[in-house]
Amino acid sequence: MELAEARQKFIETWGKLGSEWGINRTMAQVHALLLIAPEALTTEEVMEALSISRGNANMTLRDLINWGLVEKQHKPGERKEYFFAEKDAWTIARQVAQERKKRELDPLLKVLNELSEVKGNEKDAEYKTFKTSVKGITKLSANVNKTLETMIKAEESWFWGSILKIFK
Amino acid sequence: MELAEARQKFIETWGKLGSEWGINRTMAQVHALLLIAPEALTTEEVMEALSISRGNANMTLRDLINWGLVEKQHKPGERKEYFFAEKDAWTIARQVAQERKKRELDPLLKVLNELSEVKGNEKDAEYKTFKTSVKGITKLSANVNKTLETMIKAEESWFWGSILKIFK
DNA sequence: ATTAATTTTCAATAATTTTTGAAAGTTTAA
DNA sequence: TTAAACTTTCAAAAATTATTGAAAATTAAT
Repeated sequence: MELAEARQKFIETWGKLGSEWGINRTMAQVHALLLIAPEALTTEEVMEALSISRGNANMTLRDLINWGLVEKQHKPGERKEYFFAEKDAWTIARQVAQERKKRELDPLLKVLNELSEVKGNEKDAEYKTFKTSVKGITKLSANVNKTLETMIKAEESWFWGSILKIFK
Repeated sequence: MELAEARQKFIETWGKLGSEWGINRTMAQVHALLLIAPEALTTEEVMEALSISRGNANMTLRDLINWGLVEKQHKPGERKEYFFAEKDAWTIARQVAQERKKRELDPLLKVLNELSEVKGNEKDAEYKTFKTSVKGITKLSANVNKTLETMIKAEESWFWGSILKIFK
């Protein structure tokens, strides 16, 4: 496969993967484009490469910055802003884990905690089933939470080394 | 909090979480409803409880069955079909992991493998960056893959016991 | 201060996804 | 069979989400 084709395929694949995980396709594609770009790109270049509008490029790049996956760069003597993606896969994974934990898991744990205090009658099947289900999900979530906390702090080699050693 | 309110909140929260993870909100809500239902429910009851149409309920329940999260039940002497959700959180997590691995990670690994064979010039910065990025993602994906394979086969207590022991 | 370059905003539009509901299909029992 | 009970399908409609593009805002050099 030629480089140009491979780059296209990578961008497309990353975009599809993103959309399957609740991330807007274009955002994932811009991320992919920057991931395989040796140098920081301008908004103009991103627009051009993916055939998207200025507004879309601007908002998408802003979102990627908010996710901690992309940084602005300024070249001396130049007015334009350049955008550059973190390239290390482990750093990306940790960043995504951290953001999704903050946005989704932490609020979920809070709700589950509230729900665990529901009042009711121990003889009531609905009440019992509710409590049992919530408790099971809470326990699982707590384990995921601890694992993510560890991951977010960890070195890649230590983290996978530890996990894969057990599983061998 | 009263049971009725707590049940509503649980359904709403599960629906929101689902939509953040690329799962249609209604599908997650139907799942939530069945998760906290002590008995299997009919299509009619699902429609009623969530105010959704028959067509929607039917398709959503079919999808949940395809995900391995819900089963059909038949009550003796009754014509209607009843739907019942697997209640164990670990079993649910494994089932979701298995399906998403099959639908998303396995195809991704296949593409990454193809992309690793891209032809090009070692002196070309675009080529080098591409190869490096793809290699990094491939390595991470392989580790996730092995972890999921282990998880899919594992007993809950062994899995978390092993992981959390390392991280303590 | 003025202007030209660049970035940001956001109402309007387009695209996509989800839902509806009625018709068609299927199953079971009389 | 017939018919009632129930399930499935799917084209059309509704709802949601993403994108555009031009105007407004900002920035920096003259």
